Formats: sequence, structure tokens, C-alpha cells
Amino acid sequence: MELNEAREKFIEAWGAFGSAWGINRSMAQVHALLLISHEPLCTEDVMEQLNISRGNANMNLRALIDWSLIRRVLKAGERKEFFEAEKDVWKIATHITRERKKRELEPLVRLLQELEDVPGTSAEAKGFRRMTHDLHDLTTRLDTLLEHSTRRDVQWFVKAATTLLK
Amino acid sequence: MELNEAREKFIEAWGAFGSAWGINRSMAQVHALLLISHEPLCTEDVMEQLNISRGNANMNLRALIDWSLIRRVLKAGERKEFFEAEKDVWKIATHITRERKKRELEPLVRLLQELEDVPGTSAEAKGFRRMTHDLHDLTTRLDTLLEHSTRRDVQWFVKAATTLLK
DNA sequence: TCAATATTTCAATAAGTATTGAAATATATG
DNA sequence: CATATATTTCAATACTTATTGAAATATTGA
Repeated sequence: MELNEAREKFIEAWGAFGSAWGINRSMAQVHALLLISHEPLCTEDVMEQLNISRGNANMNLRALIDWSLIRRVLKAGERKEFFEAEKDVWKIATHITRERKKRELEPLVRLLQELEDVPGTSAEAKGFRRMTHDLHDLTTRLDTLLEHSTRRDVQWFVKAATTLLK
Repeated sequence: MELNEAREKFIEAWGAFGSAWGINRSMAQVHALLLISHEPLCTEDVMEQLNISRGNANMNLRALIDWSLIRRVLKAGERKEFFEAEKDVWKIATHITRERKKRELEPLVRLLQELEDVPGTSAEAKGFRRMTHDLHDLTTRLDTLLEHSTRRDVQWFVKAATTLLK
């Protein structure tokens, strides 16, 4: 496969993958483009290479900065902003999971905690409490796990588990 | 909080959570409803309680069976089908991750594997290979991990990690 | 077999999300 | 400060995905 064809396929696949996991396709594609770009790119570059509008490019570049997946870069003698991606896949994984944990997992954990305290002695109330308690337990564990994950932990973690489970 | 209010909140939250992770809101809500229902429910029950159409209910009940998150139940003397949810949260987590792994992770792993073989000695080609190789490595580890996870493994796994990282 | 009832399908439509592009705003440079 | 250039905003629009509901199909049991 040609390098250029490969680059396109990667951008497409990363976009589809993100999209399946509730991450806006353009955002994932902009991220993919920067991931495989050797040099930092400016907004125009992103617009051209992905065929998207200025507004779209701007919006998703900002979102990616927000997620700590890319950073602004200044080029000497250039007025406009350039962007480059974090290339360490462990950091990428950590930043994505942290962001989503904050946005979606934490609110769920908080609600489940409340729901565990629903009063009542009926079989229904008991069953409800058991369910929400178990879910709360699971989500809290996940939450803690992600909270304390650092690159080395994750590496150890996955390696240990992979070996053990092989 | 009243049990009924709590039930509604849970259904809503589970729907929103699923939706943020690329799982159809209705599917997540039907799942939530069955999770907290003491008795198996029929299609009509689901339609009524969630205010959704027959087609929608049917489609999502089928999808949930497909994901092994609920099962059909026959009630003695009843002609129609009833449905009940798997209530073991570890099994729920396993089934969801397995299903998504199959649908989205595996195709990505396959592509990344191909992309690692892109030819060329330019800095660009090298950088591209490094990136896709690292990603392939990460996704493969994840894939293996999920592949071999069973309830007990997951319990051990999360417990060990939680303790270690606390 | 035939009605009654249950389930599935699917074209039409609605709802939700993403994208555009031009105007407004901000910022750098002579 | 004026001008050129870069960035952001946002209402309009396009696109995607979910949902409806009625018709078609399947299933049960008298």
C-alpha cells in the first residue's frame, strides 16, 4: 500500500472508530491527520487536507486542545497558529479516557450513589437498590482506576493482565 | 427520593450514558427498564412505560438479545414473549465490551496491522509506521485483554488495580 | 383450517448532530 | 492607528440516525 493511500485509510478508520464511540467524526479525523503529520499544521492545511470548512476546522481544533490531544505551536516568523498532536499513544489513551470519565462517568457515579438510598422494604425497592449498588460499585472502581492511571501504571496493568490471561 | 422517581432518573441516566458512548438511547433505556424490573416484561409493557412505538420496542429488544444483555422468557399460559435482563453487572460489562470489541476494535486492529507494512525510508514513512505500530500495539493488547476476560478475571483485575493505585 | 393475536418489516418522517460560510471580532505588524 | 491577516461565532442548512405506525408476515390454538 502506498503511503498516501495508507494515510487516507488511517484518517478514515480513526474517524469511523471515533464516531462509533460517540466522538464527532471530524474531530477524530483532524486528530488522525495531526497524528500522522510530521510537521505542525495550520488551520488552512487541515481545511485543505480534509476538505472541511474553516468553522469546522477551528471548532474541532479547539476541542482537541481542550482534550489535551493536540497543542498550539508557534513557528518563528509565522503569524498564524500551528498545531501538533501528542504522539505518545499512552498519553493519548489516558487523555481520552480522563476526558470522558469526567464528562460521562462521574455524573453517572454521582446519580447511582443517590439512587442506592431509595427507601422502601418491598421486593421491588430491594431489587432496585441491589442493582444500582452493584452498578455504583462497578463504575466507582472504573472511576478510581482511571483517576489513578498514569502511563507506567497503565503499561504495568495491561502487561500484567495480558500475560496472566494469555 | 421516591422509588418511582428514582426509576425514571435511572432510565434517563442510563440512556444518556449509552448515547454518549454511541449506543442508541432507546436501546439503553429499554435495557435500563428491564434491569430494574422485578418481573419480565412484554413488548406492550416496554412501549407503555417508555412511551415508544411498537417498531422501536421490537427492534431494540432484538438488538439487546443480540448483545446477550436480555433474554426471552416464556410465561406459562401466556402466548406472547416476555423479556428479562441479565442482572449480573460483571456479565453486563463483559457482554457490552465483547460486542463492541467485535464490531469496532477488531476492524481497527486489522487495518493498523496492514498499515505498519507501508514501505518507504523517508522520515514521513518512518513516522507513520511508528505511529501505526504503537497504536496497533495498544489496540492489540486491549483486544487480547478483552478476549480473555471472564467474570473472575475482571474482578481480580479491577480489584488488584484499584488496590494498587489507591 | 381459520381467526385471533403476536411479531417483524420498512417507507415516511421526525429528531438530533454536524457543517458551512460569511460576518464579526481579535490580533499582529508597518 | 490603520490595515492586513488570523480567528471565532453562529444562523442557516445539510446530513445522519432514530422513530413511527401501518401493513405484511408469522404463530398459536380452537
